[in-house]
Amino acid sequence: MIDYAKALNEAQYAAATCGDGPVLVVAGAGSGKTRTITYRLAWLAEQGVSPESMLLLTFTRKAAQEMLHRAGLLCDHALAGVQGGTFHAFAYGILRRFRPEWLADRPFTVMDSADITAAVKHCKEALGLGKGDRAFPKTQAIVGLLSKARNKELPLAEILQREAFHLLPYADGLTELGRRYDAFRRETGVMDYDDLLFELEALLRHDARAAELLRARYRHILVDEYQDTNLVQARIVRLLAGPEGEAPGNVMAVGDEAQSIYAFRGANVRNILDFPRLFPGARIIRLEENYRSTRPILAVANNLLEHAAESFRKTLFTRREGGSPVRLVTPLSDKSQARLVVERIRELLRTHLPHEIAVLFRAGFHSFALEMALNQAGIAFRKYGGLRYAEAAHVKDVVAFARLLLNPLDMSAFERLAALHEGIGPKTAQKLYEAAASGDTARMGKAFARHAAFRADMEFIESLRARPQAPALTLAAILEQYRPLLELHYPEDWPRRQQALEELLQMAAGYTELDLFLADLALESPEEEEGGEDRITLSTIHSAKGLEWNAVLIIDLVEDRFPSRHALARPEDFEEERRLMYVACTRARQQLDLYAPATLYSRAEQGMTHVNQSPFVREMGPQLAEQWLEGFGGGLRRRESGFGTPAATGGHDLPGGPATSPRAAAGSFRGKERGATPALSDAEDCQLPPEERLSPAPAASPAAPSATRDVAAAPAGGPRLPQGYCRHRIFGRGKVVRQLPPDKVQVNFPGFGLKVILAEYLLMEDA
DNA sequence: TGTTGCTCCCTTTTT
DNA sequence: GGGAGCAACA
Repeated sequence: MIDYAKALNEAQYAAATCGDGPVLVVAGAGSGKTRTITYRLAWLAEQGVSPESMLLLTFTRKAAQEMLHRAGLLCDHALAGVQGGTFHAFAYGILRRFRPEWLADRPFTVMDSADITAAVKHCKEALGLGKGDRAFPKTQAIVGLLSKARNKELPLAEILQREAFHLLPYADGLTELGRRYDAFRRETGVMDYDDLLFELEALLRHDARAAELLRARYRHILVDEYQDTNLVQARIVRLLAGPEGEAPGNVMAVGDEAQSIYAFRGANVRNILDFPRLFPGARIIRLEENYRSTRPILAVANNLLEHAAESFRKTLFTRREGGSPVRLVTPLSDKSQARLVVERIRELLRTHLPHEIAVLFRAGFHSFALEMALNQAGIAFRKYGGLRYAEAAHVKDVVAFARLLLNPLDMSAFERLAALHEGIGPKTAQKLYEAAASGDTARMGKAFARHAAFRADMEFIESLRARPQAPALTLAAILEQYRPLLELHYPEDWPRRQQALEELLQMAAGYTELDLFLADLALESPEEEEGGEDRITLSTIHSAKGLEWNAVLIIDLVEDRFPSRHALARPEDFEEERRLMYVACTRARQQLDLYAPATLYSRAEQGMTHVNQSPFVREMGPQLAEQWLEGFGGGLRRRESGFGTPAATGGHDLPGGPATSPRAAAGSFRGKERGATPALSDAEDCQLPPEERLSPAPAASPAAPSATRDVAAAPAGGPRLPQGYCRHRIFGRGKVVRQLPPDKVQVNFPGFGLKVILAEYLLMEDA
C-alpha cells in the first residue's frame, strides 16, 4: 500500500484521492502536477478501478506514457490498458471503429499539414480564386485562417475582421473556398486534424449506441493541460462524461491558465474558467507550491507574470533556499551566440548529464546556427518542433505509396507520386487522377500510355494491396520500389535520406495495422528510441510544454523573434508570448540562462542587423539576473549590476553619444593585434572596390577566425585608434549592411549614409 | 499547353 | 528549404 498522505502535500493528496464527480485541478508550473496524476492513477487502480476504464488525455503520447510508467512503478499493477494520448489520436482510434456515415465503406486517411496545403491549393485553383491577384492570400495563410475559424467556431469573416482586416474584401471568396475544401475531403475520403475532433463530437451526439458504449467503457477521464483545449475538445470531454443535462461522471481536468500557449489554434482559456459551469458540482483544487525551480528562477518567472496585462494573481513560491543566479548573456551576434551556447553546454556537461540540458527557442528555424555549431563540436542533440521527421520530402514520398495503397482516392498522395516521374507536372497528374478515380479502365489505359514508369508504380501498389502483410514488410517493399526515384531526385544526399527511411521500418515494427501506423505518424510522430539519454535537447517552447530540465538555455531573446513579430499587432497575442516565456523559464530546475544577441544575420539587409533585446528581458530588473557581455576576443565578462541596463538605454545603439566610461574603456580592444590596417577615412562615404563587394561575407574567413568579429564592439572613448583611423562621432542607430573581410563592416546610418568602419568600432554598450 | 528551371522571398507556434 | 511567380523550352 502506498502512503499517499506522506508522499503528497495536502492539495496533491486531495486531488489524488478524491472520490467521484468532476474535479478541476489548477496546478501552477512545477507544482507536482504529473506526480499528482501519477498517484491518482495508482490510487484509482488500488480502489479496484480497472485500467481499461481510465482514459488519460494529454498533450503528447510521451506525456501519457511517462505518467503511466510512473504510476505503474508505484502501484505494482501493470496499468496496461489505460488509453492515453492526444485528443486527435484518441479520436482517430474511435473513428476507426465507429465510422462516420458519409464514409460509407470507403477507407479514410488522415491528412498532415502538407496534404492540407495541397488540398486547399487544389480547391483554390479549381475555383479560379486569386489568379493574377498578388494581394490574394497565400495558400498557407488561407489554411491557417480556415482552421482558425473552425477551431474558434466563428465565421471566417469574423476571423478576418479580428486578425486580417486587409483580407476582408476576400471574405466571400475565402468562405466559398472553405466550403469547397470541406466537400473535397468528403469526396476523397480524407480527414484533417479538425475533422477528427468534430466527427468524434458528432458521433457522441448522434450515435446513441456508440456514445453509451464509450461512456460505459471510460469511467474515469483525466485531461492534462486543460488550458490548451479548445471548445470542441471541452465538449468531447463533457459528452464522454455523460449525456448533456445529466450529472457528469468522473472527470479530472488539470491545467494552469498562466501556461495557456495555444490560443492561436483555438485553445480557449475560458474552458478552465467555465469548467464549473460545464461540469456542475465540480470541485476545485489548487496546487501552488513549486517543487521544481530554485528561487532565482522563480523570481524571473514571477516577474513575467507581474508585468502581464491581465494579472493572474499567481505567485509561485518554493521552500527551497539558494540556487545559482539566472544569467543574462549578450553575445555579439547570433553566430557567436551559437558558439557561446556550445561552450556553455560543454561547461554544464561537466556537472549534468546530456538529457538534463535543454536549449529552447521560439521558432524551429532559430536553432539552425546552433545545430551546425553543435554538429561541429560533436555534441549530440535531439530536436523537437519545427520540421518533423514525417514532413521530410522523402518520408512523405514513401508514405504516399502507403496511403494510396489504403485509399486509392487519396488525391494528394496520388499527385505526389505522379509528379515524381519525369514529364508529369501538376496538370498531367490531375488528369491521371481523374482517369484513375473514374474507374474507367479504357480511359485509364489511354491516360497512362505515355507514363509507363508511373503506371508500374501503380501496379506495384495494387499488387501490395492484393496481399496484405505486416506494415513493416509493406514499407520495406515500398522502399525498394522507391529507391530509383530517391536517387533520381536527391542525387547529392540520397544515402542520408535512405538511412532516414530505414528508420521508418524500425518505427513500423511494432504495428499490425498500416493505417494505424500512418495515422500515428501524422498525429504524434513516434519517438526514435535509442540514444535518448546521451543527447541534449533542442526544442521549440511549444514542444517543451510539460517537460523540465536541470539547465535550460533560452536563445534569441530579441525583438521580432521572441516575441514573434507576428504577435505585436494585437495585445492578446503579445500576452500569449509572455505566457510562452513564462512556460520556457519554468522548465528549468537549477540553472536558467537567457541569451539576447546584439545583432542578427539578416538576408534582407545583407549583413548583420542590430536588434533590441526582447521586452521580456528588458523589463527584468538588473537584480534578477547576472549580466554577461561578450567581449571582442570572444570571452564573456561580467557587467556589474547597477550599471545602466539595456532597459534603461533602450537597447544597444550603434556609435553615437558621449564618450564612454573608463571601465568600458578598459575593455579588450584588440584591433591592433591584427597588424596594419589601411588608412580609411570614416568621414566620407566609401566607394567599395568591386572585389570587396562580396556580400554577405562569411564570418569565418582565415583572417577573422572568431565569429565574434562579425560585429565586434569597442568603447568609443577609450582605446587608441590604430594608425590611420580618425574618430568620427555619429549619433543615432546604424544598420550593418555588409561585412568586409577581414575586419571592416559597412554601416548605414540614416542621415549619414554608408560608412565603412572597423568592425570593432560598433559600439555595443554605453551608447 | 504544360514542364522545367530560375529567382526572390519568407520562415511562428501544433494536431 | 520550399512556395510562388516568371521565362524559356518541348
